Order: sequence, then C-alpha cells, then structure tokens
Amino acid sequence: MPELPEVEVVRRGLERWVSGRTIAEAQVLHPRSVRRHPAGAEDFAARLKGHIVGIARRRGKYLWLPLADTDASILGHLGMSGQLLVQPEDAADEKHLRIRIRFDDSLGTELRFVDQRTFGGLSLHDNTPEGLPEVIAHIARDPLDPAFDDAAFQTALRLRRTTVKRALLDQSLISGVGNIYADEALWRAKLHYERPTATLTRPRSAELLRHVRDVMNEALAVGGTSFDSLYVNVNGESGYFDRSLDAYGREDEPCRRCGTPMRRRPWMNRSSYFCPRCQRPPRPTRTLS
DNA sequence: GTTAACACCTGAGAGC
DNA sequence: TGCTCTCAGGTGTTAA
Repeated sequence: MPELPEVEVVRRGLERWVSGRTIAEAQVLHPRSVRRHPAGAEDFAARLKGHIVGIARRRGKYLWLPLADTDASILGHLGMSGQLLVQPEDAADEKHLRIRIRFDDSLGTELRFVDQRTFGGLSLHDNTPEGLPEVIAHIARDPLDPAFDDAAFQTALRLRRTTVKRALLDQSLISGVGNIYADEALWRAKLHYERPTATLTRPRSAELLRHVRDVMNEALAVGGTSFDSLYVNVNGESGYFDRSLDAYGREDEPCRRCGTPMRRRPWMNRSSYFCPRCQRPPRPTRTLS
C-alpha cells in the first residue's frame, strides 16, 4: 500500500533508471489504467513516442515524469497495488501488466506499470508554470517538502471542523499520509483518531507533525513498508518498515509503550489501530439546545 | 463552501 | 473441493 515513503523510493528508482531516456513506444494493455487521460489510450501512447524523459518528481503520493522537450508530464499514481518496474525486455510479462513503455536505446530494459486492483494509473497532462501537472494543483505539499508551511498547516487544522485522522488523510491539507502512517503518527503522538482538530493546541499539532515526519523518514531509510508483494521498488524489491510498525496491523498485540492490547476499529471503510490507554477517545462534545 | 459517504477494483483468506 | 462473503484502501464524485 504505497504512501509517501514508498512513492519516493519508486521516484528515486525512476530517476536512476528511466530519466534521460527517449521513449520509443508505449503500449496500453488495460484501458482503466489510463482512465485519467481524457483523450484515451491511443492518444496517450502516441503523445509519448519520441520524447525524452526528464527528472522524476513527486508530490505526496503522485509522481510524474516531465517530457523534457515539452510542457507536459506523464503523471502516475500507484493507487492500492500499482508498481512501476524497470524490467529486462525479455522478462516474462507480469500477470497484471497494464502499460509498457519501451525506450530507444540499447540498455535492454523497459518500464512496466503493473497493477492488480487498477486503482492507480498513468496519464499525460500539461504542466502549470511551476512545473506541476495541472490536475494535481489541488494536492498540498507533503511534510518532507522543504517548502511545506508548518504554520499554515497548523492554522488550517484549527479551522477545520473534522477529526484528526480525517485531516491527516486529506491530501488538500497535507499530502502523502495514508492509513498506515496516520495510525503510526497518531500512536506516537498519543492522539485518538477521532480527536477534533479544533481542540489541538499549537504545541500538540507541532508534535503531531514532527511524528508524521519522523515515521516517514524512518520508513524511507529502510525502503518503505511492505506487507506483501503489492508494494515493491522499481527493481521488484520490498521495504522493511513493516517490521517497525507500532500500531498498524497490531490488533490484540501489546502496546509497545504500556502493554495494553492494541485495538482495531472499523473507520471509513477501513481500519484504525490504536492503544485504548495511550490514545484516549475525546470527551463527547456538548450539544447546544 | 465544507464535510461525509460511496463507488471503483481484484485477490487472499475465512467460513461453510 | 468449491462456493460465497469479507476485507484491504486512495481518490474522485456525489450528496448533505
């Protein structure tokens, strides 16, 4: 389940193995994987041909490959199960291979987009003057971006009438955080996932932001998190951060801080993992009559 | 304008 | 053995 650290690992792989190469041909093997390209699969393939791939970039969970000689970029999102793999041209096709990009050189490798659940995809978009694909202009900067504005984030958090985990997953407020790292950061900050954002003091929100950054940087240092074969880097290798998770997936296991069995609660069609002792639920708010 | 709920999608695993 | 059901969850769309 790729979140920011996993996407950054993939971006680095693309920068190393794909940037600077000229696209010879693109094959779309599943139309859903280019559904965000309004002009369709044929147009997507035709517009890539002959262009040089620029330096891979990322914002939150989106990554893009600028086409160096145009004002457009190939935008990618891995969704739930997407993989961007650099494979030998003669390697057998993966079962869920959706898009193949061949290059006009003699390196003998090609770029493959493999996606079991087809939540992810590739598309081609014009760039904004800042070099960002226009369709992701609404995505906030991520907390590892040097230009991320801590004070603005804290202010926005205070003004929201929502709960803290919803806010962490709101990509227009802060990008790159998914269910796993949200639970990890909240556990470290000793915050319950349903804590109203308006009740967070500046020091508390600053501490939460610090934990978000810490957990992402630690995951990045070991190549990301992987529970199964659904997340891998461009070489098909998995990360190791799942061995360091303190909250996510640890239902009934003892809290690493206080020993209380961790709990899992259904939340927004997914799960929230928390320690019922360290992360006390918020007091019920008074209703005005 | 803001917030919440839902659809999309496939395969692993549990239960019968 | 094989069938059905549940679960996993990021994003865009729709509803409130």
